[in-house]
Amino acid sequence: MSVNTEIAAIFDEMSKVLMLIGANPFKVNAHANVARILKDMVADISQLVDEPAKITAIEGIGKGSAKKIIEYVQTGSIKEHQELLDSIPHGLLDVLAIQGLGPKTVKLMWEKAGVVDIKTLQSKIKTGEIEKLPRMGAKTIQNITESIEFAAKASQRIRLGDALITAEEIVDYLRTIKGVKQVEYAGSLRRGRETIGDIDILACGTQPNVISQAFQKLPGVEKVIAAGKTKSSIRLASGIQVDLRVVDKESFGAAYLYFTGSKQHNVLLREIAIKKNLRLNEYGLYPDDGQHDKPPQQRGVKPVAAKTEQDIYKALDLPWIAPEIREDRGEINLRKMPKLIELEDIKAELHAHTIASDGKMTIDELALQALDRGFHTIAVTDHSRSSVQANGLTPERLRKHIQAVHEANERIKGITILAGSEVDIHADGRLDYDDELLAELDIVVASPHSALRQDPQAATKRLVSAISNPLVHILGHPTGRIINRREGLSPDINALIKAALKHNTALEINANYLRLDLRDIHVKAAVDAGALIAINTDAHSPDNFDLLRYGILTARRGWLTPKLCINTWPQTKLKKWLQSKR
DNA sequence: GCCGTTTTCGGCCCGACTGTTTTCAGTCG
Repeated sequence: MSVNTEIAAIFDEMSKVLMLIGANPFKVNAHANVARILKDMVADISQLVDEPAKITAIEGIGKGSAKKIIEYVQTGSIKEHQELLDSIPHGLLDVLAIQGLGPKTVKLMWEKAGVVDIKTLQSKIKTGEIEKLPRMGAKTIQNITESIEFAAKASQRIRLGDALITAEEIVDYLRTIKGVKQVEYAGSLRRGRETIGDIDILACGTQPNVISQAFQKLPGVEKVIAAGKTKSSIRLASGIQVDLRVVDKESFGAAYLYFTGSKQHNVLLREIAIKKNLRLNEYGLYPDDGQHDKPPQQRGVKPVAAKTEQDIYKALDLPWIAPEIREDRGEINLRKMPKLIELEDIKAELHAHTIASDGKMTIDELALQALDRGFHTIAVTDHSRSSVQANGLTPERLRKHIQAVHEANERIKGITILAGSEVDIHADGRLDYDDELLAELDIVVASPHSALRQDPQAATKRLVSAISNPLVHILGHPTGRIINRREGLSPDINALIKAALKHNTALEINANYLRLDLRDIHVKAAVDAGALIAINTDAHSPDNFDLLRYGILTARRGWLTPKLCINTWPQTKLKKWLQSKR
């Protein structure tokens, strides 16, 4: 875990405790905000402790937080954090995490019923002590019990690839309902985050009730959590929560904007609206008439803009901002929207496997699949000898494989087939084949597959060494993480970027939704520095080519434009770059 | 706790739903 992540966890925890003890909500929010900023930061905050002014220069981090950050870097802990933790039973934070339970209720349960963790909560429900508390009816207690059970079996966020498929099925289904005019998914899914908490669906049509009812009766619904006129929530048997909002056609854009988020981006938009004497909510952008007792849409006020997102951004003097970058990472200051990379820009797949190692396709099948996708180049990059579990190739087998690839390249027209390798980077930075053999390859993707628990310093040295090897073209899935399963390496990303720039090496975004590595903030740091990026599917089977969309979403979240992405280059440009390392 | 071309004090985004009340507090996004 990086220092940034460690400190972020502490600020998150302080925020939760402050919430529980009833501190000023804005103070609570300020702590949560610092945590978010640290999680989004690629640079190592501990490098800045000698210059506190540089820490407070970060928007959202003031003197108080800077002092605590410095304290942590110098001593390994924060006194106030410890004091806060000591002020409540530690298990209360788990109780707070239960859906439906907020700080007020948890505090009450603690003070009046002696609840200190989930276990005592369960026992006090049984003994009837909870129902004696105010506002604790049978229904509420039932909901709490169910939430505890649910939390026990599904505590992780859902991976992008799993959520997107589900969302598309639901959207397709709802579009068949009579009277439905428009259905879209929104939320963090539309923004393309690597994991999502729940799926947000937005719909409009002539009969809102019919849409809501169809939604509540979707195949696979396990529980209807809420069922109002315009808003309903369900939980699917798969554990995914899905929220539906039914809105009016005239305010679809405002709702789409609002439910796409991020929350932080929305707050910024509303602040801009206020400065322009306007008010923004999910119904539209309204003139501020000074009457705040009732929302404008309920008083018949005519909105300035509401129908489309474009209208609203325009009225706020902003370019339309792509959903993927609505994260409060500087997008609000854009005067012009950069032309972010799109799926159609990709013309080459530079990391794919065949039956020679652990893939399911022959060289020919792989080439035809790439041809079918409209690519001009496909790289055959099977595993190297140390990846025994993946049937990695010995030098002898690789030499024969190179020959076979070259023959296929002669035989199959309309596409360039590159003889390559996904060569293991050993723990000490050495590569799995010697330079002589690597030089025989058209393309070398160097990736870490083992020793993925080594410390950040060693990992940085290891990966920089691979990037700096003049025969290496691409650093494959740099951290080796598997989302929700394996953290992988935590190298100093800025050091990798620096080395990549110096040696003209590309950093890979592995498009497999289990990996998405580089991750979005790393891509943005690389793009800001001007480093080359590769987006590869790491295909093992034909349908793996479809994973590309997840890589594109991640790339867009990193503000990547086609220029820096080697997979978008014309054949001649790509060839020239590949040969520059030979 | 953070912030500042109406600022160093006094603000800090906005609305829906539930379950409990009998007009609303708490939670969520």
